[in-house]
Amino acid sequence: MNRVLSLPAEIPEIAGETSSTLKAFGVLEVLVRAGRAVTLSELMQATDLPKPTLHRTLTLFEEAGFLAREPGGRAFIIGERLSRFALDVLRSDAAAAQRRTILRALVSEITETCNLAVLKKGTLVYLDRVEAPWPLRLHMAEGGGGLPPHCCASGKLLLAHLPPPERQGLLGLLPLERFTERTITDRAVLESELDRIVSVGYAVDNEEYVLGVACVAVPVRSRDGDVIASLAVQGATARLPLMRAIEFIPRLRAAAAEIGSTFG
Amino acid sequence: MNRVLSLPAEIPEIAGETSSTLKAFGVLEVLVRAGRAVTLSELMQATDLPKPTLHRTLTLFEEAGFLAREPGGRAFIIGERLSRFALDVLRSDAAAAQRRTILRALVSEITETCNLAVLKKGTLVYLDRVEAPWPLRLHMAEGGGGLPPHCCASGKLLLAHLPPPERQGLLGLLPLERFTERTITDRAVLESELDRIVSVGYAVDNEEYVLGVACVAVPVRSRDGDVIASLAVQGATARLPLMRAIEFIPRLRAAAAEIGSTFG
DNA sequence: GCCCGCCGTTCCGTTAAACGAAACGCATGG
DNA sequence: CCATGCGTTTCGTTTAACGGAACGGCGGGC
Repeated sequence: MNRVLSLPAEIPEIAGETSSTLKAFGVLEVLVRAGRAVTLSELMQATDLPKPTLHRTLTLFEEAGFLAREPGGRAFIIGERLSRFALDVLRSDAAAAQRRTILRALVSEITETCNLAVLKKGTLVYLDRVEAPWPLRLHMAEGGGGLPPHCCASGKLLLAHLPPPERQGLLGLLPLERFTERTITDRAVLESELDRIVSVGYAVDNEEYVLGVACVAVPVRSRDGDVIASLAVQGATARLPLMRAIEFIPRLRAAAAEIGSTFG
Repeated sequence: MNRVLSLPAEIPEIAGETSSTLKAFGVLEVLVRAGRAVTLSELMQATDLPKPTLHRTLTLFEEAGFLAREPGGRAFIIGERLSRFALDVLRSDAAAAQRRTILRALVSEITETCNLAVLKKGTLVYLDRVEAPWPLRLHMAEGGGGLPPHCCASGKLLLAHLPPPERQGLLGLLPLERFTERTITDRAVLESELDRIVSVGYAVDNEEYVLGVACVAVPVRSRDGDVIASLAVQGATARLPLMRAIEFIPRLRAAAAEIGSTFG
């Protein structure tokens, strides 16, 4: 009974977390992913948390009904309350489900990877992303931070549609780091590019972030017409030269309109 | 926009809780049960927690990926990480042991493969599955993604019992990909099929996904009558022609009732 | 335009909860 | 009988959570 519990890589370093709440949540994630009753010492190995801390956390959850003890044992299992909580979470996912479905339909039609992104704290983050069934995939560094907005189609699109004051503010602060020889690193050039984007209604990234990768992005608008997100198609230029990507724009716009209607 | 958020009675007095972690969980429970984007001030009413405490808690969860902001707004919605967590919980639940026992009993009685499934993000995913001891087994692509809901009995059953707005939303968006000559690919046909499913109380899949495989699914209901999952029997038509599968419905219903009572 | 009120956000001095090394209890088994 | 491994409890220290108060931005009313 000396089984080792592996800590999935996606769960970020629990012991390094300062907040007791997030630590506790991390413990639950590990426990839940084990798929079986888990003992305190197994969790010690998996989380690197000190024994008393774990014990306190676990018994707290036990008393609150989120966890329970394995009948006849000391190991912890999922409690009634956590089970119900999880069900409620999945139930209220409905809106996200709709969006994902729209994305999937779009991807299966044009067979290229598409994503839905928003600007968060000055960087671009994905809300959702559906990969096309091609072997050559690129993995944008997701996870914690986002992508620099000045060199991808979605980022430029969202920058372009910011209210003028924020747009100016961000423009003055963005590092405009260079990634390829096509990356726009000049503030004035970027600004006129943004103006152009607003007038034509879409944005392109012609290998400005990664060589050999092109993107086209169109705005997703809320019911009252505000641009709230960006819908983009991306692909290797070998398969998806920019000209071909641009032909997808009408289809992208249709999907963007559908997605827009799922918000608010 | 002066909606009031009701605090379900089962969530015990969040403000009186001493542990910050349990307070945080209580907030999540309220948020998740609202079933829509929720603002800070709504949560203030519902939880009686002071504004800064709530703000701290919510932004903490946001930074950790458990929550996200409604695009274009300030309200909070369920984040990617929480969604995944919920799925993991339901997969390895304590009551899961109980459910698995019920499933096993069912399978050993009718000697055909049975499964328990829910709808997540517009696709069908298995909570549990017990194989019958026959050599001819089919392995549905488990793992990451799920099954298309329009062509399997469980999927159609769960679609049929969605609240009308979500049902319409999904129906309009599902690709309705064809897998066999019996797959329903026409929206109107599918819709009337769903209506029929609601009225007769079960769904069938007559080789609509895989040739030679038939399924029958019945709803699993929570204590208050909501359809929360689907219990289905599946098998090769050589052994399990649809007519025989339909004869199992009373037995399936009995098991579904037992399983339903293991949820909250 | 101007003010007012609402809401989200930030500040900061206070307080109490979280922390974890160490010790304890209690099995098991060598 | 002691050695070992695990769960549990203790307690002095530390640090994160707390929340009243003030701030700032937005929108509605006048």
